[in-house]
Amino acid sequence: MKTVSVIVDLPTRQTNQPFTYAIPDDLLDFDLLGHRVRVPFGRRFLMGYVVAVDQKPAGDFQLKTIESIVDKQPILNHEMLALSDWLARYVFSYRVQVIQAMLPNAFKPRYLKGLKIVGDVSKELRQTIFLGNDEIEFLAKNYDPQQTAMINELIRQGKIVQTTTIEKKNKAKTVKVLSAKLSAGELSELLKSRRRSEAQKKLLIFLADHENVFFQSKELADILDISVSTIATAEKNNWLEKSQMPLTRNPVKNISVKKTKAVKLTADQQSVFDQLLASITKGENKTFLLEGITGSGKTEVYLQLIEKTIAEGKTALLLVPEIALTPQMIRRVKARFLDSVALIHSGLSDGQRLDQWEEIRDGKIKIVIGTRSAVFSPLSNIGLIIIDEEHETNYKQEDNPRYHARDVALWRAKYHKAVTLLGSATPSLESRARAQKGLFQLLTMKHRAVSGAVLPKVSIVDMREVWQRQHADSDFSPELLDAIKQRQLNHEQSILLLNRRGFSSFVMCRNCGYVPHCPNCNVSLTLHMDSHSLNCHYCGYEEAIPNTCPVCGSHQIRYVGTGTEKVAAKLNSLITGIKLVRLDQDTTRKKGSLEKILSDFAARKYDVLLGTQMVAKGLDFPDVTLVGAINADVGLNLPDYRSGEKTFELLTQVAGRAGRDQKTGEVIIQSFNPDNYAIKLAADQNYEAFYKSEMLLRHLADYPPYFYTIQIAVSGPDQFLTSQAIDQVSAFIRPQLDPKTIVLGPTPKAIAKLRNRYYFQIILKYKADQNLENTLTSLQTDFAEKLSKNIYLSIDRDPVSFI
DNA sequence: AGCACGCCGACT
DNA sequence: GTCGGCGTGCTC
Repeated sequence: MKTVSVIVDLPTRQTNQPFTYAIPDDLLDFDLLGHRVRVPFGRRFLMGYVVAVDQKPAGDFQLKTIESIVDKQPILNHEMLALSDWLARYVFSYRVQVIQAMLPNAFKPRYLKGLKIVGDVSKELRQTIFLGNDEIEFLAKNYDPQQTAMINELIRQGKIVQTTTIEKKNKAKTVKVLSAKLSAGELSELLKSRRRSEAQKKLLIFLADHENVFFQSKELADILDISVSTIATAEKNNWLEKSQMPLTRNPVKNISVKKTKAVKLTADQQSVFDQLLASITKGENKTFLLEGITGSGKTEVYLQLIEKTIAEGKTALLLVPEIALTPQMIRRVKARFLDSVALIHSGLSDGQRLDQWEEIRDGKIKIVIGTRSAVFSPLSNIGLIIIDEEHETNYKQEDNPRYHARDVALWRAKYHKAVTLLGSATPSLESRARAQKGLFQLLTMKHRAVSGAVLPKVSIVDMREVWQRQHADSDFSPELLDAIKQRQLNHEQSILLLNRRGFSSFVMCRNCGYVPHCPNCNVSLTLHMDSHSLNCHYCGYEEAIPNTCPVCGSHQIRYVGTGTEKVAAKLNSLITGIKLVRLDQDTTRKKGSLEKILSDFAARKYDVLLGTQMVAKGLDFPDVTLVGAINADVGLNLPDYRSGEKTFELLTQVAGRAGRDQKTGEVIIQSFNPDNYAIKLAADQNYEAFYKSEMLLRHLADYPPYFYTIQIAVSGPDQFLTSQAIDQVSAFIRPQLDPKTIVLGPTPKAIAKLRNRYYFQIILKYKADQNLENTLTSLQTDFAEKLSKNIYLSIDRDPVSFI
């Protein structure tokens, strides 16, 4: 007997397995694999995904039958089914969660509860509860207890029933279109009438020339320069036929660009390009790591490779860390490939995303550019996957399913026998080490692409000295200040980086040292000058700024730390007439404001662009000749083994913004740790030397890439019970794991309390542990089953940070 | 997630 | 004696 395995839309531990269903007679000859189906589950109906069609008989339970199929086409193909199966196990996530992460949001069903009259009910009830209808949507909270009791009684009597509807959101958007309804002969007949207005004549002549062409009325009115009411009249007169046409919502269509062509590559670029192209042409499944200094022209190599991949009849996927940080990249891709490229990112509306997804699936679009989730684009016959700025931690999803886009990309490349290209000026240590071992092929570009452009001169200013000299906690050294003034005089531009990682502004009592903390999350509250309040970064808790210290009563309560606002004000007071613009979360919150700031800066309306991490990445302005890192090293002291790598990356990237054209750039790094290896090597722009030093440290401390890491976290509302649970986790896994696997903890997490829940963690470090997967899978199933209800367990493979 | 089953406290 | 509180377990 033919049956199907269905994953139901219920992300829980107990339902994370396929359920077997019988196939209704009318679907016996239909290939159900990959379809969404509506299935009876318990005493209700759920959406499910058919993940297998099998011939094997069911176990010792009564089979239920699929109720109906949801879409005309399957939404998961063979690749996606296999990928979701592997990925769910790899990242210790539920299969449905992975499936939902792979699909556009619009496919996520909504369940609507309703009430329906099936027996005799009073007229009064029909009016009050059912508002004159036979069926209504039912939300329990909208009814008072009396009404609820009455409804329950009627359900018991069988006079009304509860219903559930699974709402499909993936409706194609349609527009009303018009086309000529009359034959050429009829049209010319109408034209002869003397009573025709000029507008009508225009319309009729146009229609005569455009048979079987569909127009929206607004569009048609614009073309002919007539009023829409003329068209409405024509419609009424039956000259025009109206119909509905599916509308494709395309977010890239609105980016207007001039088409560009491939430019001549430099020797560096050409050699890299040739090797990659040979591999693509041969259809090899190979991974390359492209280590190219800032400004070496990686993007042009990407574009030309994509072009060749398409010419080979294959498709290409380009991943970028964050759309907001890569507007210039998007424009360049769009300018080269125009409408044949799809843009996928989280800022799209559900409808836009769905439309793009369908166009990609249907093979209408062969190039996809997008952020992390775009790695699941339903492209077939992939020839090339590029991950730009591959070291960026944005590629790792921080909540379930906790996947890394790089892992998914490598899996897909293997499936399609495709080439993967990881590009960066500062590769992640993991990738660089794999290249060392020969798992990836290392390619390098050591020169800037613009002829005559060279890497900027970098100097480090020792801020300890500056503070001693000035007896003040100044944000600006005289060196940096002079350099900015110089640029202002020369009509050149500057970019200033204010590192805010782990360094928010907070309030402190200068008398007793008291710092206001969030009552829910145990972290210091961040000062917001615009709203004159203290806010918790994690849970959103807000309180007023105190005038006096609640502990000692002193009036000496002041803010410490540095925000872009404060630095901007300072700079304005230090340099008269300086035109400065801020780029941070506050100033870019409004849609389109980022683009506005960047285009204004490009148009030379400002001398200085001052911002957070945002200014460090991807920006390319030819007139920027100075980059200043105001507080280069605040990130160095974070309790994170990657802090050196993060600092090096940030400084190298921001330094790369200077002198990208003919004019030589200068970089000034202000630091309290001028002898730190990460600062010094960033100043030298020497990635390879940094790689060697950092690898040594990682080796000494058994960190990645020498070891893989896994974070197991347990959280709960009761501190004692939660700490007990993490101890049980430890006792459960230790005896099962390989003796060479290192188990750290249990410890409270760095943020031990968040939203009134307590967090504890265990870190695993391992090289090759045969028992790891099985142990953690049984931890997640058998062990987690015994945990009390409000204690949650999460497993994060290769976490981005342990905080 | 729902929904039923089932075992203990406050009532007509 | 019963109604209903929500802990526990199951859903092909």
